[in-house]
Amino acid sequence: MALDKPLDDAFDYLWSEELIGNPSLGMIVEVPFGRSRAVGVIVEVSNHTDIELSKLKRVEAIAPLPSLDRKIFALAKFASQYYVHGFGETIVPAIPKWWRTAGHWERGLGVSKGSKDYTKSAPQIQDQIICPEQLNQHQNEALKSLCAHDAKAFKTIFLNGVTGSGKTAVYLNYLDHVLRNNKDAQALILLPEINLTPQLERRIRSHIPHAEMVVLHSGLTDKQRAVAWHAAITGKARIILGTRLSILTPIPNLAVIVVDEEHDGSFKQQEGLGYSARDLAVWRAKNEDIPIVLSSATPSLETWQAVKVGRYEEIKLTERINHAEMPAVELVQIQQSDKGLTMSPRMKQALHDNYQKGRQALVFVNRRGFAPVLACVTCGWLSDCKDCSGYTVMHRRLGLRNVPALCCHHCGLVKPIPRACPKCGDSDLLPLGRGTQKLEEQLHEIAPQAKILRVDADTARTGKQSEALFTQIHQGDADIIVGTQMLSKGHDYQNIGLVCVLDADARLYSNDYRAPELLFAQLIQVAGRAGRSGGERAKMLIETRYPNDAVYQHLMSYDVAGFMQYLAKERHDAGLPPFTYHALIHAESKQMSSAIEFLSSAKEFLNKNAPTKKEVTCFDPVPKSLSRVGGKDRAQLLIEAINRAQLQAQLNALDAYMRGQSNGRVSKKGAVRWSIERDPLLI
DNA sequence: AGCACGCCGACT
DNA sequence: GTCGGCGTGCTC
Repeated sequence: MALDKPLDDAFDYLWSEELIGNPSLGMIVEVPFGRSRAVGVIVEVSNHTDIELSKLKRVEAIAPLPSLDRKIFALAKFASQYYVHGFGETIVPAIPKWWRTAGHWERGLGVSKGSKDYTKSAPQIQDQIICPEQLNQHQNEALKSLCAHDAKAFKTIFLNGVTGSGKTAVYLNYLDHVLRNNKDAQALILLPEINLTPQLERRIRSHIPHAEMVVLHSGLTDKQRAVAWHAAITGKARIILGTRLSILTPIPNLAVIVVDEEHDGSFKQQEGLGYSARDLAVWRAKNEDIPIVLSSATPSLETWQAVKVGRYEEIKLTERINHAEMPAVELVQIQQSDKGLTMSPRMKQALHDNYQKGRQALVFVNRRGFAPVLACVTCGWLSDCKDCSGYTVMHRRLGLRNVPALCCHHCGLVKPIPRACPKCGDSDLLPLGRGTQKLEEQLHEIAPQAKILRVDADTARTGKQSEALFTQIHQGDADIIVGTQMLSKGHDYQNIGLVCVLDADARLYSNDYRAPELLFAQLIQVAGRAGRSGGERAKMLIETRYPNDAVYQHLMSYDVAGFMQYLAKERHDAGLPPFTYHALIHAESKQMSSAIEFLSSAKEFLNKNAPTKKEVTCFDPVPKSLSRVGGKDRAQLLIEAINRAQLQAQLNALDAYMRGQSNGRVSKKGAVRWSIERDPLLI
């Protein structure tokens, strides 16, 4: 029996004669566990056990659900091995919490009794006026190439389309084609973010009205998720539209997978089973022998490389719909010493001109809140967080009461703004740097008549709020829209004449070796928001200290291929992924010394375990760059390998060793919480 | 990971 | 006097 426990991969139970039927692989059942109960999945039926018979308990109930099939078993098995996570902890959470809660099985979902049917496929009234989208010639060619493949064989296709070229319409037509040809076929569409789903959801419902669709993401209630998941596992839902968490959904007749914006970092799960939904999707497609489409305008280097060596096939869309031009990029040099306190005169001028022309402007800044930090002019004190090694961000209006406050973006701690410096008592405190709130104020000064709208994690906290904001924007009820990267994803704008990116290179020279790749993708994404319709060619202004950096130079000419080639060479020469493979051991404890000590013993184990293996390199344990979060000290150990199989073997051995030293995932000595992360984004 | 038992500080 | 903090021990 697989259970969601970090203790063991499987637990033994006796079958109870009172239960109707026989135990079988994949059956979902309820068992007593310790002093409580748990829901588990049968992974083996046997007459033998190594456990003392008196200790064995009996299975208590069978779930009113289909059994998990071999295909989902194989996927969970692979994920648990690759990401070095317990099998039970991988497969059991793939069942929604609601279905794992005692008492829900008897009553069932109860959707038949007049309650809302979440799986409705009937198009809504306003949707009916939208017909299946007309494709242009280029889109039609791409669609033809897609349909030319054997729909019943594994193939990874990279749909490479410039922003605004209509990739979505192409893959929706393809899905429509697949679903019409096989009345049982099911399709899985993976999307990066929840706030993208309402738009695409409506679009699919009107585009493919004959196919029942469900959505799956973390914003749903437990019950909604249970309903959607049930529709997927029973084969009732033909389209499953979801975020990364839906990759482990059992879909018996899965016929095709689409990963939209495949380069997006949010496909990577950060906590627990640290999987990449995109990578698992490709594995799943291969295992089930079905096609998978990865779609992006700015692919991850991994995907680009796979195309280059011929593992993935590429289908290109090079023309934007209606030949809308991408904005003309202009780099605005700012000084090395510039702390980003004011906007460059060039940008002010451009904003002013654009407003006079009656067009909308988008202004991006990479931090929400008012100012990144509050500083004491006299003694240099900076507003820190008592539980983290980062700084608290100053907000002008925060939370339910909309009052000024300092907020830690790492642990969520909120505290009032001190009237005087806590260190020297001086009352002269100054906000340093610039966030969305401060920028909003500055823009009010620059353009007092303009209607300014702010879109960030604070103003668009819920789906409703964000929908309301975007409705306002589309109705032309905003002249300048200020926000974080949130603005750049999945929304179409009609009247944008100017895009401003402030202090673009803030994260360019950080410890994140992927920073150039991310920045480039974001800037292309952002640029694509402008000039979708006709009119005068839009402008994009970028503030940078390093205008000669390859990111900006390739962006000027929208040379994605050239930039990818440059990146590949740089990564190759530096010995970084995708040319090497990484794993991180994370450790956190009240004491940094315990965390480091724990990791040192891990390193020692690895060196002893395989002292001659040159293919796997273990670095020294180091404190993380943000070393303290939520009152816990954090450290990490980097393992780099040129051989994947050997890295896997080492990680499995290390995992077994560390489990031996621990209760669950906390070490017996020094109370160090540890985890293994495969293919980390940050090293 | 949960969950319970068990032993020490500030509250009605 | 008790409510509740989190250390420690167990789970087939």
